[in-house]
Amino acid sequence: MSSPQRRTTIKDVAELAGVGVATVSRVLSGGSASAETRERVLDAATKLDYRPSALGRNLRQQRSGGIALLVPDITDNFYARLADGVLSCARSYGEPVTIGVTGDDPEQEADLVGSLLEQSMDRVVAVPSGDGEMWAPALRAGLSVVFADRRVWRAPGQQRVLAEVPAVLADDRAGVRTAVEYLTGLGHRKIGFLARHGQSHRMQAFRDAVGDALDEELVVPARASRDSAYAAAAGLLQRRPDVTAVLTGDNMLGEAAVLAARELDVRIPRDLSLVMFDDVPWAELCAPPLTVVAQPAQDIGYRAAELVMRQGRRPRTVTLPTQLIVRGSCGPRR
Amino acid sequence: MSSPQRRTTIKDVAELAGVGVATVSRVLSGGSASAETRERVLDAATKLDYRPSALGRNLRQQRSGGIALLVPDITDNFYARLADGVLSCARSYGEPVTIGVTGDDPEQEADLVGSLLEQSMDRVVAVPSGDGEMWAPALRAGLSVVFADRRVWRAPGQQRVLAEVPAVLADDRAGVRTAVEYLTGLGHRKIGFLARHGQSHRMQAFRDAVGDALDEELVVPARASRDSAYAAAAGLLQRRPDVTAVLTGDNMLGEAAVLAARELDVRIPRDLSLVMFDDVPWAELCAPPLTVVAQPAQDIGYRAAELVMRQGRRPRTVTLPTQLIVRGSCGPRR
DNA sequence: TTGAAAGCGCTAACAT
DNA sequence: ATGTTAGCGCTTTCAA
Repeated sequence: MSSPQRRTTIKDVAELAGVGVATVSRVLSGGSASAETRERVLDAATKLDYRPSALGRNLRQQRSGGIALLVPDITDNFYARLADGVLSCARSYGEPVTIGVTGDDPEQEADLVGSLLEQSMDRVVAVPSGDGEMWAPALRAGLSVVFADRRVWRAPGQQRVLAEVPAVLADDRAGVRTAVEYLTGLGHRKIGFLARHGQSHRMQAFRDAVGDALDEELVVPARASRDSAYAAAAGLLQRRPDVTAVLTGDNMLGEAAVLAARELDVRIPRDLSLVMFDDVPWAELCAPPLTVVAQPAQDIGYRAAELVMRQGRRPRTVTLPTQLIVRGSCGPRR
Repeated sequence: MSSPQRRTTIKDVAELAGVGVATVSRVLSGGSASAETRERVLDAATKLDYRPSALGRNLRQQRSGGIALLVPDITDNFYARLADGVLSCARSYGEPVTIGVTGDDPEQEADLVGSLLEQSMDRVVAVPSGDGEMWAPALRAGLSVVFADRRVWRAPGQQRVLAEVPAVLADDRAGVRTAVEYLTGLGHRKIGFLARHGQSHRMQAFRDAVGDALDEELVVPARASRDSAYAAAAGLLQRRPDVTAVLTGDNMLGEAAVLAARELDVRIPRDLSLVMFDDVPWAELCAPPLTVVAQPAQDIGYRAAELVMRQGRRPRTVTLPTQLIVRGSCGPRR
């Protein structure tokens, strides 16, 4: 087994080209140089198969390149698509992406942000779980953050600094309203809503959409886990057999609703109409195929990454449209 | 807007503690120091909220910490779970994880590896797409690699160096055999197999399991995309209406098979029995619920990450068991 | 246009 | 046990 050979450095290139290291650096980063020098340097670099060390550059510039991405759960298809969008944008900039999963837990999120700081990463796309208490210091430490999918809860003292954070969001409000209107149009009056704690914005949109008819008991929150999703769904269905329609705030809650309904022998769409947020590939395979509010997950990620790269003057918040896709999981109230 | 304050460095800590920087470094990395000194340093570090800069350390040590992870497609639930396993192991070591998606394309994979080298990352968990031509040089460059889910195609000259690469795999061979035996037990004789180009090992296992009865036309390969999966499934079903059972090499091919069957009005399990590799959450929601060969995806990721961290003496290859989970997508031949 | 040199924050070799 | 110092590879003044 041969020992790994020493890395080629800028010094080697300078030597071979017969110029100073500064010149090599300039040429390679597109600075000015005479045509002849440029050619000599490029030649030498090619001949030695030189790849500049990110380590040296990073230390010098006091920042590591790359984008950090914080999501609650990478196995959730929605966040996976979002991540895919970030990756695809980052790739076009040639930037590596570091991923962290927060489990929707503010504490883990804080840890992760701490380690980003330790790495001197200064660009983050985050689906935030914590509140302003956590993000404000990070912002002050020079981190440039773009929120995706949701923004942070309003924290009393921090509004100003948090308002500065750009965000790329799906149009929750319109999505929820459309879904609720669709269901009421079918005659449904008792509509349940299953959502995560982190989806407070959707909950509020739901309350607003339902208006006077609101029954607070039908808005049920769940924690981030699959188990908690199932518990919430089964709980609602058992406690309130009078609900005739359910809207879920994400796909795992939708999955839970289907499972719980099956378990309790509640037939979809005969006994219960179901609309799920997020159009995952399996929605179509389900029996019956699920009616969904589609969100442009990959686009959200892409745009967020773009924003965090551009850093310059930019729009405060980007809202991307959702779309109701009617399949077979809803029927008239009976 | 206040300008981001200068980072606290080891020098600041040394000064406040009244010791040299080396002492600070030693104390913080668990070296020897008198109890009193240790306390003074720790105090100072706490007071200043000092976090050592990974940049400095990395440059000094000529390697950035962290684990790189290369997967074909992060939106595929299998790889997402695998990634989750890697992330979870990495977290226990406090190491960041950099993800790249290869799209199962050797060229993109080579690019990605190049950029890892540029970052001086030296630990990679990879689901390889390219062949030995690509990995051998990386290995020689000092990268320590662990393959997950599959290993690299045998490349003529490279066998020795590639044989050194540890791998964590699901027991494909047993999984395929069990599935095939289950289907033949139900009376099926014409069994189709849908697999990716990258899943050649499973194809071979399938050929071996079927034995004499093998009809090469029933083994159909697909490229990495969803479209290609669908085309392969629909193609097989149309070309060979005599197949009574299909095994798919991954979940996207399973999805494609369900969709294609529905489109062609082939009923599952009445007209066609289906077994899918990989137990994704939606397999149970499908109508009928899908019989699957479950793989410990998250475990594969976790173990691979562990191997790449431990670097020491290690087993060559870890094979993890699969499990046939019988649900409702298979029936007797009719 | 080009080169020399400083210095980013850290660790390890060496000296005390 | 602790301090001093060199140096990792790069970019960026500054001077020529």
